[in-house]
Parts: sequence; C-alpha cells; structure tokens
Amino acid sequence: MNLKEFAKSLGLSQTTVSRALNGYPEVSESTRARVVQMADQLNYRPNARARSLAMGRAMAVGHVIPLSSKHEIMNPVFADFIAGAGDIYSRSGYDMQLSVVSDSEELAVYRKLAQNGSVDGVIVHAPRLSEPRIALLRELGLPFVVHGRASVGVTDYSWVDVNNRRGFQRAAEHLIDLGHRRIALINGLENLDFALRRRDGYERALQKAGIEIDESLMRSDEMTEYYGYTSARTMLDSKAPPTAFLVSSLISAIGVRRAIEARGLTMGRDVSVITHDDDLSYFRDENPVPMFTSLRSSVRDAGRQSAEMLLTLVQSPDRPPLQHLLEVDFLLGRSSGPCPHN
Amino acid sequence: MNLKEFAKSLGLSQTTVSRALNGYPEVSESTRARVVQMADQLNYRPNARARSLAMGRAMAVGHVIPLSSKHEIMNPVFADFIAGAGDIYSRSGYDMQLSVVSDSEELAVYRKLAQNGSVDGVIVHAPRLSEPRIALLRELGLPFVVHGRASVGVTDYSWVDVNNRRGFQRAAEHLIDLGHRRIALINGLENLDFALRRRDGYERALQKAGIEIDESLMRSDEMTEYYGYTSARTMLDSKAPPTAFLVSSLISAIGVRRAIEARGLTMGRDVSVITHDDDLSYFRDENPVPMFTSLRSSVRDAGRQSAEMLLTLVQSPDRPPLQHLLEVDFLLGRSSGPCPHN
DNA sequence: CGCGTCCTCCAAAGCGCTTTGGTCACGCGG
DNA sequence: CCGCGTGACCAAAGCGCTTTGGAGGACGCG
Repeated sequence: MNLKEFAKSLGLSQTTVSRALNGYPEVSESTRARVVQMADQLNYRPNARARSLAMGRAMAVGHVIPLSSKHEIMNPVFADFIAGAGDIYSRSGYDMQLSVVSDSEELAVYRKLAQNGSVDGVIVHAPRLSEPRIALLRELGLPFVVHGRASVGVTDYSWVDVNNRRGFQRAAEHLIDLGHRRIALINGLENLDFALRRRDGYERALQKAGIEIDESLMRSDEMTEYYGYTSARTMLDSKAPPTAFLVSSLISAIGVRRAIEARGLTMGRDVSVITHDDDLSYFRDENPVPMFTSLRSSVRDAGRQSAEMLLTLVQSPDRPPLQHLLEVDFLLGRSSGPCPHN
Repeated sequence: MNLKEFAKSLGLSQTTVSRALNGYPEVSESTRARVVQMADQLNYRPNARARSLAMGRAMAVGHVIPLSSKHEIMNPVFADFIAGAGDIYSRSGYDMQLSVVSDSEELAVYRKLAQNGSVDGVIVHAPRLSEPRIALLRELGLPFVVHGRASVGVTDYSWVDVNNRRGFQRAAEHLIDLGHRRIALINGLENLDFALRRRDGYERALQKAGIEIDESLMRSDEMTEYYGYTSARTMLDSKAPPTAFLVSSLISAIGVRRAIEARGLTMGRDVSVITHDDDLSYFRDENPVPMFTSLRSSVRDAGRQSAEMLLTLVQSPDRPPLQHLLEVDFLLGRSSGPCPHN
C-alpha cells in the first residue's frame, strides 16, 4: 500500500494525506483523525526511502566499527555504548546504521556515508591521539560527535568524553596514600587517546609523589581478560613485583585478579587493584561493597549523551561545537588496601 | 554532485553513466573506464536512498535489539555476533540497521521495518520457546533468519543454531564419568529456547546415569558475572553442595570461579566447572590448556553464517528454508577433574 | 546499393514520498 | 452586494536514481 492508493481509498489527495500524517496545520482536525485512524487500520506506512529522498534527510545516523586484527572496537564496551545511543535514536525516530569495516577502508567508508546520503551524522569511536577522521568529516560537512577526544590537532569539534586523566590520577594518588610505591599500569592501547590520558594521569600522580616512573610496570594493549592475566602474571613473577595495579578495564582487571590468585596471593590484602569500570550491564557488581575499587563511568550513559548531542547537531547544523565532559565516580571496593610490605 | 550533473560533465546521458557504473553490458569498455575514472576523480557517488527507491530494494538488513529490564540482549555475546554478521554485510554491499527498542514495542518494530521498506530482511535474535516473531515475519513476507530455534510451533523457517542439547549432554556425561553426582546447572534465562535445550541435555545425561534431578541445583537468569557468583556462592554454602558446575556462559563461569575461590576452594580440584564458551574475542584464553573446560562455539562465526544465509534468502526469496546446525567443540581445560569426595 | 544487425547511447517514465503554488467555497465587514 | 481573507484541499513538480523502449550509426552481406 502506497500513498497514492491509500489517498484514493480515502477519497483525498496525496497532499492532504501526507500533511495529515505529518502534523501540518493545513488540514482539519476531523480529516486528520480519519486519516490517522485509517492508516493504522489499513496498515499504511510511508516508505522510509522515498520519504527521506523527498525530504533530503536520511533520518539515520552511522557508527563505523573497524574490525581489524590490531584493534577491535567491537567489544563489550562498545556494545553498551550502542545500547545507550540506539535507545535515544529510536525515541527520536532515527535509524542506526552500523558499518563493520576493515580498518584500511575506514576513511573511505566515512566518505561514502557522507556522499551517499545514507546518514545525517556519525559518531566517531575510539579516537587516536591525532585523528584524521575529524578533519575528513569537517571537510565533508557531515555532522559528527566524537566519543572521546583527540589531543593533537583542532579542538573545536563536538565530543563527549570521560575525565580519564583526573580519574587515573586520583586512583594513583589513592594507592600512593595507602603506601604503595610500585604501582603497575595495565593500560589500553596507547595509540588511542583515552589510554594516553590515563597514562598521563597516572604519571602525574607518581611524579607529584616523587616516585620514579618504571616502564617495566607499564603495559598497553587490547583490554582482554587474557591480557590482564599475562601482564600481571609476568610482573608478579619479576624480581621487584608491583604491590598495586591500576587497570584500564574491568575485563582486564578480572584477568589481573586471576593472576594474583594463581600466585597464591589475595587481592585487596597482598596486592591492590583499582580498575576503570564502564558499568557494563553484564559485569555489574550488585554487592553493597563491590569486589573492585573502581573508577566508574557508565558507557551506556555516554552513548546516550553522544546520541543526543549528535541529534541536536543534525537538527541545527550551524551550531557551534558541543562538548561534554563526564566525571568518574570513585568507588571503594574490596580490592584495595594498605601496602603490605611497609 | 548528482547523476544529472555528473553525466552532463561527461557529455553522456544519465542512462549510460548509470549503466557504466553498474556494470551493464550495453556500454563500451572504453566509455565505462572513462566514467569510472571520472567518478572517483570528481567524487561522485550515487545517492543510496534514490538508488534503492528506484530498485525497490533497500540493500539493508535489520537487527532488532530489545532493551528491557527483564532481558537484555545487548550483551557481549551479541556484540560478537554483530561483528561477524556486519563483516559479511559490508563485503556484500549491504547496510546493517540496528533498532534498539523496549520489548513492548518489539513486534511493532518488525512490522514497521517490513512495511517501511527500510530493510530487505532481518535476523531474529534470542528466540523463545514459542516465537511469535516467526509467524509475524512470515505473514509480512519479510525474509528472515533466526539465530537459534523455537521448539514450539512451525519448523519450516530458516535458522542457524548451535547443538546446545548435545553439547550440554556431553559435558554433563563427562562430569558424571569423572564421578560427579551433584552437578549444578547455572543456566541462561529459561524462557529462551537455547537455555531449555541446554537444560534438556543436562537432564538427559543425569537421567541416563540414574541421577535424580535436584531443582535446588538449577538456576536460570541473565548470564552476568554476578549471577554466576551468587548462584554458586549460595549452592556452595548449602548443606549438600555440588561438586561440579555446568555453566551457560563464560562470563557467569568467571563468577562461579570467584565464588569457588572465595570459599577457599580450588577450581578443577575441589570443584569442577564446565562452561559454554562463545569464543568472544575479549575473553579468549590463549593458553595451550585453557583455564576452563568448555563447550566452544564461535558466536562470531554464527553471525557470519546467519548473515550469509539471510543474504541468499534475500536474493532468492522463493527458496525453501535453510537451516544450519553448528556443533560445539569440547575443550579440556584445567577447571574439571575427578570428583574429590569419592 | 539496400537492408538487417549489432553496438552505443539516449529520452523519458517511473520508484513513493514532500512541498510549492495554487483553487474553491465560505463568511464577514463595509 | 462586493471584495477579500481564510480555511481546507488539490495538481503537479521535484528528490536522484534505474530501466524501458527506442534511435542512430557502422558494418557486413547479398
């Protein structure tokens, strides 16, 4: 059933029906009511493609997911982000389009999305220190919001980010206050901006406390469980093992914990752990005192914020960039305690 | 830049340009070469909306994700599935559309997708025992593939599923062979079909061995880490604790392990654990002998298979249903061993 | 030289919607 | 009674593509 047939079956013109359905004032309330009622009685729905072709707006936003051997963004964290963002899109009548691409074609895909007309805006995930996508998207004139920031380069773009530096500095300071001096950093991939900021926060805290930075206590990689496990395992087996771990992801922290216990040690007593926690639904700790002391920041919420920001941008494109910095919650759990060797 | 302008700048008609770009034989190779070259020089790309409007095909497939308080499909498992499916779509020139909806509107969204013309097919996730979506989609005439099966109702629809029953039966038999008699089942939500099949496999193994089924050793819920932890914790604290756990998800198994160790026991020695393992990238255990004895089946691969199946269905709609049953790999890890109390 | 056949290319008609630029009838004030 | 504003509706022109149904020229064959 298309508009033409539907209009005919109502004895009205296409114009009137279209207007009635889209809430324009040029049609009487009684007619509108009749149209709307008949529409869901006859199950008529405007064809989305035709609609957006006529309107010049896609009513869709895009997310590009690089699927590489090196860095896989499609991880549990991303899933929760998408859940948050998708929720907002649905409410606003927008579609969400996911493109899974090998990272060599990533930029080409953004280009395609823009020139293609298939989306009205995009979310940029996992920005690196210097981010070519920002320049590209600006050049293409496609509205975008970055989840995270790119420290190098222009600053006048829209983003939603977590205060990673402050969070990690605070966590490190907390460990230092507890007497720890050998604090390991199990970080994410340090070609990604957020990881660098975390490292920076960590280093600042050490420097302020006059603790020398020890590269052998720092790791950077994809934040898997196994990565957390092997990193911690290796460090704990070394001559001068760390007494505390600062971990970039709860998933890796689970691995760190496994290594600690495999060594016959007890987390929170022999070795302290503080982790960043994206508050993923599948790893939510509902204990009053959670297992991990953590820096918590809901990535699902970040997804919602980003989506909302993108939609405002899409709806008023000449607006100056919007930026939103989320603070993390510092949660005391059972994984941190005073340094035992003092 | 649209087709009209682009054609004019080439001194050709829209027809010829369109044909050149789409590989029709009615255009000479030399002209085609010129068109293609100019296209990427001038950065011309056909508008996707217009294209699919004209062709009557959306060149997109949909995935619907219910975001409810009761059951959240948007979990790490789903993320990996999407990564696999999305990969196939990209290669084939299809877009992937995700709809995140509250579960009360789920059916309405499928209806919309079909009548809307915004997708050419859908993947049905997390089927329940009896699945209204199957009847609906058939009625709507929208091609679909179910990830999983629905045991009750029609059987002639397309699906990709894992042999859950056999896998769990086998795992339970393995534990029985090791002398275990009190085997707990930490299952997924049992209104979902896959969970029922797993339970069925588990029960069959017990029955065959003449072991009485004990409801107090069975749990069913969303497969979070915390769920695994509390379930195991409670059971281990009971008068007649289980000596082995059969777990439906690696994530919950991590929680089970935590409970075991919190009790001062050692997994693999005091208590055995076998878990289903979706081979998620972020939980891949790269040890030669993995930590968990598991039933492994890559959900990413299932995503690929489902996507491929859907695309063949979309491309030849009158084809009879396709069905594909994936077997699980039984992997011996360090989490299972002989029953200690014998 | 005439005619049929390819080979290349083209004009124009959709695809299903929105939106511009009306028309028509009615009512009201002067 | 005339003129004009206003409310309710409509015809038709796009949006940017694909595809149908030719057209025109080159070429080969009798």
